[in-house]
Amino acid sequence: MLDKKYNHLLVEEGKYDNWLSHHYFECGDTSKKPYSIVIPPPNVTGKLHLGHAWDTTLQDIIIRFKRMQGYDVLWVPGTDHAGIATQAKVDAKLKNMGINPRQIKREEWLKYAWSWKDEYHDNIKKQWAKLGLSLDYTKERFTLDAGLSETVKHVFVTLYNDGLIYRGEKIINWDPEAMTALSNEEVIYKDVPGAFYHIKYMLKDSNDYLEVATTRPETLFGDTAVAVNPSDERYKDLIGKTVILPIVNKEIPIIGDEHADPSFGTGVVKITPAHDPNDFEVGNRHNLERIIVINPDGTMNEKCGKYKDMDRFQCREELVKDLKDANLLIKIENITHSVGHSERTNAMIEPYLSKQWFVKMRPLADRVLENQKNKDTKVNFIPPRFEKIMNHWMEITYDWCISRQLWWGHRIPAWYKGNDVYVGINPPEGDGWVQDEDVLDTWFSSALWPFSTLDYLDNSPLYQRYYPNNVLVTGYDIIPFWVNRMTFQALYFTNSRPFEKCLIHGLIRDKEGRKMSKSLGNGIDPMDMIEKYGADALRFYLTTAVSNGMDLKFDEESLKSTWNFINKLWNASRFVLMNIEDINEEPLNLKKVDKWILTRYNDTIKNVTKYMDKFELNNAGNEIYNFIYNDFCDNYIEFAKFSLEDNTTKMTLKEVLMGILKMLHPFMPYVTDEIYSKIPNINENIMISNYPLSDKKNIFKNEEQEVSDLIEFIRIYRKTYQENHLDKSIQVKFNNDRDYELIKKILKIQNVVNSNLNIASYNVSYKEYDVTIYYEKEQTVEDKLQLQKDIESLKASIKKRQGLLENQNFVSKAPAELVQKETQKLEEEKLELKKLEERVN
RNA sequence: GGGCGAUUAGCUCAGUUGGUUAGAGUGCUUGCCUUACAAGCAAGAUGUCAUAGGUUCGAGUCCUAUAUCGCCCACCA
Repeated sequence: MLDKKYNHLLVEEGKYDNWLSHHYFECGDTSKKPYSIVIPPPNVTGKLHLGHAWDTTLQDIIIRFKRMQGYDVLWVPGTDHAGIATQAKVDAKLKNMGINPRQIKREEWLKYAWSWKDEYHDNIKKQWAKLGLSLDYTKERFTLDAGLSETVKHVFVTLYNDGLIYRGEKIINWDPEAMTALSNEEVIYKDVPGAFYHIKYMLKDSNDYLEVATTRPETLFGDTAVAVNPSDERYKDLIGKTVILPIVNKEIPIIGDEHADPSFGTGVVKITPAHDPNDFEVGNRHNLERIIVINPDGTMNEKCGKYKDMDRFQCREELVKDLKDANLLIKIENITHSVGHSERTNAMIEPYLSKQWFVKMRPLADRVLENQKNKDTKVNFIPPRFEKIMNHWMEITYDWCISRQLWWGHRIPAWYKGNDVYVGINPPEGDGWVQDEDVLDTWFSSALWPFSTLDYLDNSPLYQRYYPNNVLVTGYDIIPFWVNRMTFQALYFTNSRPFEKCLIHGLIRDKEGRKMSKSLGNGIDPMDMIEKYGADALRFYLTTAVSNGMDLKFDEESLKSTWNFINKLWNASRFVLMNIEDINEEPLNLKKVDKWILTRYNDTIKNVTKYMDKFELNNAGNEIYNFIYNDFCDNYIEFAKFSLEDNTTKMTLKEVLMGILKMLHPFMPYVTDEIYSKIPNINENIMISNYPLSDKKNIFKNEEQEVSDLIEFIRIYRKTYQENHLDKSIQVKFNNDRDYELIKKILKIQNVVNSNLNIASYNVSYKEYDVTIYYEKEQTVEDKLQLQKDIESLKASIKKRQGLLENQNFVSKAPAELVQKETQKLEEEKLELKKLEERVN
């Protein structure tokens, strides 16, 4: 027997280990149809947050649903080495230990990193278990695993041989703190206060000057020209002349280039090809020298004279002071401009000329765009609007910088000897070859995740059976980083989309709608919520709170009320279990209330399944919720209390409860397992039971209507009873020979009379149910007001409906069925009005 | 500058191919310890569906503008 109160701690304890020990999570039954999902691998940098809990619960619900539907499901767990993020954490830890991370050998550093990985990976696994995720751990992967690393190498080498990976010297995003290159996606632009420094660039042999406005005066050491627009009347005659670079006192040319916008600033641009992507292009067009003036750590280099070794910001300050002293500074104009920051370290990005490896994106992106036009092979986003994000990215994308100056990651399979470059899976023969020190962008390996995890290289049975994945679940913020890249890599290497569907959810925010972040201190640990309310409550809340693709404002009160719902389920189950101990498996003799609940139940199965198929888990969850509360608890159980000795009642209670538990199981695996296991004569575990199917034989539309009317009648009766402050002394007359037995019991009617009484009365009727309540009390003023109000609203409704039906357009154009329904409603309302008006007199 | 989303009850959110009294949770009011559950039950009140036009017999839903909030992308010498 169940305890009186639901206790999530007791219910959830030990269940996960039990599931594991029975190998329920493992795939491989080839008699069934396969269904696969790979988990978005969390970073091994820390704890899982609420967003992970949401994302993984969605997947677990789909997986459990499909498993119960009879699929051979595979949900691949795994973690991501998260190059720059993890390296930053490991470095910080080493610094804490008094070790300078750059002073130790790479091999030694990697030992620390791997032990970090082990520790955090264990944490993550514990959290997955707490959440109840049915992951197949026999297939677990890590992005730096040997197998995955081989795939990474294969992909790199293949793309290189196909001319889609190249090494080149370009302006890249440089993070001076992590001291590595970054891709465009890893740069976050923020509006920050800054200034336009207006500087005099003196014309050679003249007292005249060009006014150059720049936000980054410290880069002037790298200036190799100033540019004006060739069509700019103010300056076009100066093209070809020279100016003196301030402070440096070097001559540089004035060039004409379209890049200079006459309407922006002063119309004169200093050109620093090594420190600005646009200037780099200008430099290429005019064959300008590229002078790097900043060190990788953000300090000024030897090209900067006395400013050498100063930090770039300090240099700016000093330089501006000196320009002012030299009377070369015209003015400082304060502005707000957007400046790139490193996603990980938040350091201001330095556009930096550097030799890096790139993926040539155009051909790969075009293939995605082409494929998305084919409805049979495209990636189907849910909701569909997110496809636009991918397509837009594919249209504007440019070459992807994939080399990172880090230690934690896949080493680039390239070797150098003098000017020779060798790219291959294995090191080249012969002496003197030195491997590239750099590693690949984390997302390079993540992009292969849907197939690298399935042993793609070996064309393994796993790969053949479970690829492509059926669905990928992730947040919309990850589409550019990950979904897009998985898609082009999959198309190129597997000749297939990586997954048929891509279910997109939003971000979790706090109650005020702000992003959860460490700096705001508004983060919530899912483990704390599980401790307080249970994983089941957390899972149900997260997956039913909002519709797909929308952000979720986390509200602990709502989570608490989900706990209440589970407690309700618990108690309803308790009631059923108390009454079915002596159940007999005999043929059924269905009463009309049994037929009613079975009809509602089968409709619910149909609707829930429909929503589950569409991944509208919020609608599915709410559908079950409403069925449990409104139909099962509030009505059927109340009806059943009067026929508990009837074996058919027991059978119906049992069947419906089992179905409820099964439908809820994907959402709340623990409590449904607990209750299901207490049902007599059940030996299977709920997670491998069959998902309920809607059965036409159990749909009784007439009885459903009849009992629905009865329920409505009961409500109206209670309303009359309560609003008129009636008490048990009332006498009730049933005005026709319908079956009032159940009504009598439910409404606890004690005194029944057979003929009219000559005292005050109310008439209560709905459809064919019609009773008169006699009472010995005067109507109060409030009672009369209420009656008058009801009459007025009914009159308004009748008037509106009459108008509608008199409208010839409506009658002729609307479906006949609808017109008939309206006509019928009008008749009912008129009848009701008559009754109410009788009460007034 | 380009795009996306949101705007519905005090709050948090649903709302299907347009169908006529717009739903849920929570909160609020009133009455109940009715032996599954007071963490509960019963009944109730609360909406110009952001604004303005349009299409339609009929619009929360479709179209066109506008406003406010949020996000993404691009540019920013």
